[in-house]
Amino acid sequence: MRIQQILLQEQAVQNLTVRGWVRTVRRSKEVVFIELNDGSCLASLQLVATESVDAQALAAVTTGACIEARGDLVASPAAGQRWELRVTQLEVLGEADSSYPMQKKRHSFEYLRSMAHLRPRANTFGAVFRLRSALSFAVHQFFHQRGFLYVHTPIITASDCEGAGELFRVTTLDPLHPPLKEGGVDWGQDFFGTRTGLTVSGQLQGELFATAFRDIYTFGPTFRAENSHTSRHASEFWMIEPEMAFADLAADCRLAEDFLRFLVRYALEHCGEDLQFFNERIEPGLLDKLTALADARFETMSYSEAVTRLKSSGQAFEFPVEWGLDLQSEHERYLCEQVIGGPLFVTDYPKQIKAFYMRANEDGRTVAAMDLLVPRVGEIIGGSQREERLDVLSARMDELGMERESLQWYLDIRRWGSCPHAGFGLGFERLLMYLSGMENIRDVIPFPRTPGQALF
RNA sequence: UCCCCGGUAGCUCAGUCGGUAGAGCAGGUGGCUGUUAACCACCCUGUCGCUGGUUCGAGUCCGGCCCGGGGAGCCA
Repeated sequence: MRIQQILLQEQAVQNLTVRGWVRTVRRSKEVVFIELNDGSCLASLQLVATESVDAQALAAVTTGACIEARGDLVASPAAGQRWELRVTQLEVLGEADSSYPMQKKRHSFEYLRSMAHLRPRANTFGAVFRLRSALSFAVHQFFHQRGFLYVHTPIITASDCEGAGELFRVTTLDPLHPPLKEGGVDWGQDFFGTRTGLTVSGQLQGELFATAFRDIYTFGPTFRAENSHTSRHASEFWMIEPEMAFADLAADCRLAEDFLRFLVRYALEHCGEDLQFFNERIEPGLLDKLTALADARFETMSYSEAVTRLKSSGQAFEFPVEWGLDLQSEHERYLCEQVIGGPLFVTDYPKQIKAFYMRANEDGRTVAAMDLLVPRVGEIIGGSQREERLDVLSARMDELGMERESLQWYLDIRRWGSCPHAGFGLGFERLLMYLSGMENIRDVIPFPRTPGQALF
């Protein structure tokens, strides 16, 4: 039986078998206490062993060891736990000597990061990865309930003009002697007959499916070869990208808001023990923050209004605030942390600082874009209404000097049966950071990939 | 890529004015009738990131390099 189930028992149970990993052992003269965890929940089960248990096996029970124990579950006579297992039979399945690097004490996240193969056995990471698993399920549940089609967009892509960062190259050419043509590499001889890389977004393909199934979403790995050294960027991360036909920017914002609220409520309902842990050890006040978020309505502010508010704030910023310039991190933080004190949609940005596919507004100088900013994490969602008018989109691509050839399929959607549509991208790890209070993206993804780091 | 901070025992860290390295935890041994960050006593632990320089003498000062973290940019 898993420990989570055992701890929920209403009455004593005879002859139970448990298996798991030893967190800590306390030995006194005649009694040995073992804290056993099997990852099913944060709490450990206390095993009590007396002289009747095989002394040799008992001696091999150390922090980190894997054991199987059989015994009776009885009410614990001491404070601290409701149940404990009186051990009658004990077998050590996998010993752990004193070189086991995780001790029964607090370790720095930095240290634990260097042993990503063992850190899932630590309390914090147990909680993080249970939350990650639960929230993955919740993502699918949310969209499934609303009739969204789940689409697997390609990992390998030939379109490198999505404007969303550097691509990792995918090639089978000999790096020392690539075929050359006109002074450069002849990508025509590569595996796919063209230059390819790992996807930086499934959005463009998502749009194609939205024009057949109305509402769709993707949820998969995304890759950016940016040389970013921050606590919020990883080279490989998971992104959720819904796309809705017949939706405008307002509908897009509503979906984002409903989605985030659903996920927060799901976490509060299903991950209570782990959130309680985060609240106590990681971010004091986390539960109040999430509870408030589950009920609050999100604020919306246009970019133009944001600029006005920033300029009249009297706040000294390092970077200038001027209409037409992109908002800096310090500005975004000020807006959602100081001005609003919660999640904030900023909408309708100047077209020159946003991607080519965003829908031009009537004013001729802004596009129907939105960013959702949250305290501490910053931008957690970025989305827009897409330009569905073939002539407008083509003109915009020409204006930016983009080649239409490689994106012909993207334009075809506008040529035949075009429709208004909108969508957004949500960084799954950033969501987890916000829900757990964890401050480094490397600590909410099982085996983080960052510049110079691809271990495990 | 740029800016800032750091690297000392297995871990977390202290190390003053340059004088040859230390505390807690972990580990080991013993003790303790039920512990739960167990407790008490004793014991063990070092390429002070690497490299060159200054100096009678460098963990400490200077140069270079490596690694890690934070921030900026880019963005999710």
